[in-house]
Amino acid sequence: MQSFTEENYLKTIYYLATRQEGEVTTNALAEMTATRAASVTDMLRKLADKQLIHYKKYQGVRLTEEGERLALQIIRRHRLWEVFLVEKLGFGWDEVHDIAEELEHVRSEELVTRLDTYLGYPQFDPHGDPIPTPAGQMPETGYRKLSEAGPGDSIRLMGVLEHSTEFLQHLDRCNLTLGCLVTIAEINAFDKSVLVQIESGRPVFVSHEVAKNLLVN
Amino acid sequence: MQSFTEENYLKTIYYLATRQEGEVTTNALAEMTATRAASVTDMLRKLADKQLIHYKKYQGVRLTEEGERLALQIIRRHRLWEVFLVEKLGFGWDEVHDIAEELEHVRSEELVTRLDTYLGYPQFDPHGDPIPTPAGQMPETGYRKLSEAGPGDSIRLMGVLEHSTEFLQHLDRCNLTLGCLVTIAEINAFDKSVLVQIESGRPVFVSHEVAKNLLVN
DNA sequence: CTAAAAATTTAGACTAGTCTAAATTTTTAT
DNA sequence: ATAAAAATTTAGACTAGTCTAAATTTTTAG
Ligand SMILES: [Mn+2]
Ligand SMILES: [Mn+2]
Ligand SMILES: [Mn+2]
Ligand SMILES: [Mn+2]
Repeated sequence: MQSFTEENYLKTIYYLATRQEGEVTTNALAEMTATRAASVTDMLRKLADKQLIHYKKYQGVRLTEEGERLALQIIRRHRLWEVFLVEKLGFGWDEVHDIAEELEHVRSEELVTRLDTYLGYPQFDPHGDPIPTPAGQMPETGYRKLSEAGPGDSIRLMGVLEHSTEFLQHLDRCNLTLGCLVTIAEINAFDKSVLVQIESGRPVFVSHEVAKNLLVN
Repeated sequence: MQSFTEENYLKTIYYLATRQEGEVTTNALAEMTATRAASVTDMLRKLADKQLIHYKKYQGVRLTEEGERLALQIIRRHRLWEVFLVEKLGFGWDEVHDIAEELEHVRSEELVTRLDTYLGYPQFDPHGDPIPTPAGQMPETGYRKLSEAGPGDSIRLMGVLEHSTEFLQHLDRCNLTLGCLVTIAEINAFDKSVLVQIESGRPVFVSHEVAKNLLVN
């Protein structure tokens, strides 16, 4: 049985491992968890003792199979709760992350199972992130970034890489909702900003910075 | 902002205060929270510092107005989540208490408000306990115990005083569900056990011990 | 290859919450 | 009214998780 803190470290290690090659570093973890490197080192020794990570001093860290299973379980709970908050309680997709951060730690297998059933076995959370299976597999999506699409491409907005309230509210103001079909009208040669034509809507300017955080198929 | 632990102490103090006259004692708290008296004393000093309880050494303890407000807020969350678990997720009334013990600590005003709306502003939880108002008032019910009813009385089962899984499952087996109408057929003079006639059902024997834990109107 | 910089770990300390054992206060029973 | 019993508090210690400052190891650059 893990503490909240241990669960958060596992989740963070998983997250960082998917974003870069090789081992996850102490400093990266310290930054993500808003603690100091010394605190991270202490926790890494504990997680290694529990066989949840592979850890050699100064060499960074990697989840064990069991560690990854637990991390995915926590991510599954987080994303299911986000679906609940948006679909059932009517929260905006920009409001649910912090609440899900708390709900994800409620420990009851039965609760997660019933919640999943109640929600109709959703495949994706409100931000387009895939929901890990009960068995602990993270579904592959094969999405690419909007910034990698070319002029004339007709694509569907499937997810976001950035989850901050500000970013999500910005998308709301641009009428860029998940699932909407857009066509790349033009890519500015100078700043790489993208002019997209939203299906049945007005054209919208998307900065390169924003385009890099939009996932499409 | 209170920790989980502080919230649990406040809730326990409230609970004990409603069950007996006068101040709540250190030992009673130690027993309820499954800790030792010394630990309780430490916490009482902390809660007193935060002005959540009135506390004089050796004299027991009483919630301040602010302390009671917080306690009722936590009880409100607990009971709303229990309603959710039973009504929406299909849990049995004997399975929800422990999960609600965790959910009650998720801190978000907005979440509670929306949950309340989503559930249709329920007045009672699955055990017949009244749900405190958003403003922090505990509704009066005026129920009495089944053990206090007389022969011939026609009454409705409105709540339970005992919340253990065993007790609730026992009631399930006797077909004693909340809201059901029963008539007292006979009270045994020797052991005070009660023979009740359930509306549209077979008569059921209820021991005095059980009758003392059933609330009726 | 080596010296400086960066990253990481160790040492020692602090808080919240808990414990046991000992001391103190209150209650109870002669 | 007092002595014993019960309740409560204090003293001192422990764990989880955190911190700062110092020491160590690894990486980078010349
Ligand atoms: Mn999230
Ligand atoms: Mn999400
Ligand atoms: Mn309960
Ligand atoms: Mn209840």
